[in-house]
Amino acid sequence: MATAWRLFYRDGLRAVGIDTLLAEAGVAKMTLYNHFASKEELILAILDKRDLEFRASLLAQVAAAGPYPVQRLLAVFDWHEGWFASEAFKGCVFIRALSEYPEPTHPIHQAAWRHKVAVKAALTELCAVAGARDAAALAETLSYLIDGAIVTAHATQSTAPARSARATAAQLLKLDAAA
Amino acid sequence: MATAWRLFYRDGLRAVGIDTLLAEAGVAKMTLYNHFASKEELILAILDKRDLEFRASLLAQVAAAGPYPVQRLLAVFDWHEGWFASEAFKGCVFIRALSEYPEPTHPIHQAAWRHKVAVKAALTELCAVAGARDAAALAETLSYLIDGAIVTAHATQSTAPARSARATAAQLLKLDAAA
DNA sequence: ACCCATCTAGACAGGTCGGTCTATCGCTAG
DNA sequence: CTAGCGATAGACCGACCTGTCTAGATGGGT
Repeated sequence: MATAWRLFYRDGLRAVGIDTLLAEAGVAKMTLYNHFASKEELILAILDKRDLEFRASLLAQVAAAGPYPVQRLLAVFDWHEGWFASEAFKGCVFIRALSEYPEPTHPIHQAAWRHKVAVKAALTELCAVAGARDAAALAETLSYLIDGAIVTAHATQSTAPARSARATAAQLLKLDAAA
Repeated sequence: MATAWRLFYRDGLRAVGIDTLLAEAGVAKMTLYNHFASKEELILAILDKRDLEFRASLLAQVAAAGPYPVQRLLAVFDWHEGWFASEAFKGCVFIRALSEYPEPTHPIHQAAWRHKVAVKAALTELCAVAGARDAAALAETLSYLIDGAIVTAHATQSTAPARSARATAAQLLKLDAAA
């Protein structure tokens, strides 16, 4: 449900109540509970949907960046810059889910982490194609840069962190290529 | 209040109710509300206290790292490795506060961000002493690495991200020194 | 025309939320 | 001794929480 995504993303997963959500969406309570057993399952479904859309959008921009592996990697940061610039940007819902459900065994925490792992896997692939000596380690570093930039962009409502992280990524790629 | 910190950090700021907290601490409700006007003010006080302790502990380890600026900077990452290894590690309460109160104008969001800014300022100082060409930019990058490593360490309950981020930081410092 | 699945609205339950209030207790300073 | 301050326990408030349930409206397929 688009409304659920909007409210959860805007206000937080725990902060939004079922009633609020249903009123905003104009949907009856039973309709919701016929589709999802609980609020938790709704959240899991929303996260899953968002994960797919997120990665599809990101990979589309990567694909549009041309054939050069380094440019494709840097396109990841350009994509984030565009995201940070979007009007309703409120950080990464997965980082926020990890924060709101801090217990690592919680299903929502784990689902959010699966997204981060999936993104990291895509980065690893890109790094490998770019000929990195240790693609997994480089992807790990790049994902730190990205997550840090997301948090900073959220708190400052600025797109600058994307360029900052991109510049560092470019340095690291060059350094790796030189070795 | 030590109990407040423990519960807030373990379960989340929104997840812990006042009643739960008071029962755990063995304190009467009126006592709490004589000291703090609201739960929000209690949270702000807790965050402020944690900010001071956090930075004091970090800077103590930096001071113990000896006189060489690069070693002092890398000590920041060693300090994080020790933190990640602590039994009750559940990520960074400030990142989590930014997530739980996603609206950038919210007092708690802003208080959490002030902590990140303060840490970044300390990093900038260390970078400047280390002779970085652009200390602010380098500190920005290092803080991305740190925040990303914290999120990953939280979700995976591992100390490895500290070493991973440290290695990247060492590369970047070397790169800067070579230029 | 009818059936049945699916929607709606809304009452209801039992519990928790943050916050206020009263009344009593214990300590300590004068 | 006593006055007063700060703590206590705990009732209480209205609002909200997730989740269940009933009862009626809607609409498409046969």
